[in-house]
Amino acid sequence: MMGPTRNGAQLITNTQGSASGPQPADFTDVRATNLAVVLRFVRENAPCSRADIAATTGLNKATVSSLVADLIDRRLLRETGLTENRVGRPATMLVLDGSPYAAVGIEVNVDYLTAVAVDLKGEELLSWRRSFPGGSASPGQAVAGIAGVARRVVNRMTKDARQVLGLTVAVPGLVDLNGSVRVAPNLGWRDVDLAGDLAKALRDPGFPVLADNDANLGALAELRFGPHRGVQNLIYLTGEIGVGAGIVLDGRLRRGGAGFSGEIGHIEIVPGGPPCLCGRRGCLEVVAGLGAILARTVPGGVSPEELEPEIDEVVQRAEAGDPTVLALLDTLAENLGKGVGIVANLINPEVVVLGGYYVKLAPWILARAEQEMLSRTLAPGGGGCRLVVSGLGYGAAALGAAARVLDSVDSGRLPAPA
Amino acid sequence: MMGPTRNGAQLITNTQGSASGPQPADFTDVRATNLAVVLRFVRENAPCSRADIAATTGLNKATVSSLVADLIDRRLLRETGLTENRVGRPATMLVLDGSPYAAVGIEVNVDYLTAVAVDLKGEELLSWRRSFPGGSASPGQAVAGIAGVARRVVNRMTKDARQVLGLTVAVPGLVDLNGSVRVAPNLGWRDVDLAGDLAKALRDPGFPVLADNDANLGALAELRFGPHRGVQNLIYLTGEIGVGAGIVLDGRLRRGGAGFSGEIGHIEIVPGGPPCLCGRRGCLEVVAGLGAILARTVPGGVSPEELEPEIDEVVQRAEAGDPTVLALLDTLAENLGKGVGIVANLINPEVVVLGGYYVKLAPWILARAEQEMLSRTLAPGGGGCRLVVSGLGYGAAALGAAARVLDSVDSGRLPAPA
DNA sequence: CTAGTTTGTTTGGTCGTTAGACTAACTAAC
DNA sequence: GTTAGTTAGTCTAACGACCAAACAAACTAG
Repeated sequence: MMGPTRNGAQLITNTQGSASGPQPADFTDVRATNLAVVLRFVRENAPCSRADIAATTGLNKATVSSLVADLIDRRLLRETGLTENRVGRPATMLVLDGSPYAAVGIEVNVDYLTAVAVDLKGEELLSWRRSFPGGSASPGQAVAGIAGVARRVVNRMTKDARQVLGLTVAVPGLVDLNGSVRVAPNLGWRDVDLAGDLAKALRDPGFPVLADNDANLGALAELRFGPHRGVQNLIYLTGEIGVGAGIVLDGRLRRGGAGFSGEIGHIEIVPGGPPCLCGRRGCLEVVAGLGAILARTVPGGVSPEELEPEIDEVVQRAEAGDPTVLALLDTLAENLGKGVGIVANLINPEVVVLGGYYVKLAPWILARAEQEMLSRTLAPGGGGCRLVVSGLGYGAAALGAAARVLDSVDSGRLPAPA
Repeated sequence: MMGPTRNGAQLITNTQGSASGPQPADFTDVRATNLAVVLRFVRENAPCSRADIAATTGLNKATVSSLVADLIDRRLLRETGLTENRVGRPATMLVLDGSPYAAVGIEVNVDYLTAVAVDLKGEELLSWRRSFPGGSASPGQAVAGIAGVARRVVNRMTKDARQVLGLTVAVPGLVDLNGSVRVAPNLGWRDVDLAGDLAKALRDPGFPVLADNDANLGALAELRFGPHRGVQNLIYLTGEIGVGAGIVLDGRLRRGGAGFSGEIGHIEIVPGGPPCLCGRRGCLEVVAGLGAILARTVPGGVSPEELEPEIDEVVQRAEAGDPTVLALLDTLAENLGKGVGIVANLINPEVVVLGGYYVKLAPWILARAEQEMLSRTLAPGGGGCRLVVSGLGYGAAALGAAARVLDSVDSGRLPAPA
């Protein structure tokens, strides 16, 4: 009695934010959806044959042939002469064509920029780290500096005969849905239209330029490159002086009404605890951010520029069994677990990924934090929520920024055929 | 250089939860999407003409005619002979056809059931409240009781020549994505396959039977019937002895990995605070749930069965200016504000709606809670998040359960033509 | 060398959308 | 009252994308 029995799919295109009213669909949408379906299938099952695709997706063999031809025209797929060795006609296998395109991500930090370029497969083509006076320069100078790096990356890609599909910039701060940075305390920015200014500075670059929060992009990186790829609901926590969360629900980044979701750092964890820069006390950031240990282990306070060596010192002392450090780490883990518990209760993700410097500290904090989280969730077993450590290293946000570009390709924004 | 410029729409069908792999699209999806587009357009702009629909949605006039004919066949739309009075040929206006269908929602509570039926427009056809030994009966008896009410509602609808499009049941507890109740402390339930058992008890009812958490459905009710209809991101908080959250992001309910999102009630708000039934201390539920006031204003403790008169007593004493009650309400508001602040920071919704008995207490708690929330959000002005009170009254979850049925119609699950 | 199997293309058909011509039904103005 | 102008909705032809089934191609097995 109900309509069609077939479970219709979502036409996956870029309905990013922006209260898009009733959007009708037509054939081009169907085509775009199915192209994306095939592309993603090959990404996850390469090498595979047209017959495999048809069998698994349910698309007709003829349709698959047509879609694959289109994707080959667009240089997104490639036939590998390789065939299998079993009964029946051998199959011509398909793989992603890594060579003609690049997705670029840049991560802005207080004292350095990280630039990453990946090919369609997500394989790293380039990974630069440049010092950068983010904390001291004016926003205008900073944009110019970022644009400079972007230009050099693009030139390099062009020299390698790759077309850049897009550029995304990760910023530690509040970024609205238009890619405008509203507040970035560590950089001292306020209302900087980063995406717009950067596009201007690059003079009609021919590819989309976007900006987003570093935690959001970290989440995207985990979603695409992490070990939990298939997961539909995932939270990523940045582990720096500040703590931010990137929230993926039902397979997509959720940015909230104004794009300001994920501000977990200033949730009160320890009432009356140590003061925070935001003017309140006991924020997650002060009791589970890196400052919580560094302030008490490193004489003379914390400077963002010296973060890495200072963390290394903490790690050394922990390895040596320094009881002060171990106690501090235990408290940090407990507080972090409280924060993760809040997220697990409220959002019930399959996995919470700890990023940034939490990775280095994992041996001393992970178990404790997970225990704390589990003891605080109402749903049995934490509602199936696991707490894990990122394996992506420091450039996670830059990698996520590049992933953001790949996502838009996977969602149907394909480059035109030659 | 990028592909098609037209912003493709999401084919809106039921990809509810369930890690749906790559779902290809075909014509039926396009048709379903466009039928839904027209249906929703008429819902929001009735009465309107075919020409209006074509002009606003961008669909071709011929297509709109075909879609409208289809919807009229399915008795979802109706022509009102009414025409306008301006230059040119007069238009035949279209409205939703309220008469042939009904969507049914039932809310299970500790001591009563609420049943609601609405027509396609969302207009209430029926609203029953029956006492119900939810707290004391066995799950089997309870299911039988719910089935009994459901049968009577369906009979009534059938007598009125209405076809029931679906039944959804709201339960205060953890409901997984299959409509199975995992834990419902107040009802004493554990692992009850409510949706399945109910469908069985109704013997192949010919319409889908679903179950969901009451907070989730409250959120849906607000989304459809509340004053913030257009909003894409909304949180609904139930105000009972327990406190639960329903989370709508990007226009859809987000249930989390296992369907257990929204368990805000057991987030620690006051460390070392009063003990909670869950075994911990200072949970939102004990410091901002109704128990927080009732335990100290009503002698002899709180019984769920007597909730309403007891709350009324609190309201009376607050109106009379009783300083004890006012102080308790102020503390409750402060704690509630802390909880809302967490949500606002983490999720950044446009609006947080307080439901249940919070509505009656609003005059004494709303301002204080909002102030507390605003003081705790990092984004300026709470990231644009407003705190408001529900206007839907007690049956909100039941209404939301019915809305759940209408949603599935709006998403393309249309009844077959006659 | 034949039978069997599997791949991928070709052919014909269907469905739903589109553009544009066309009819219908009205207002306004002479 | 006629004519011009305007808007609504239908009709026709064409197109684009998918599907089913037949078919050709290329292999293994015996």
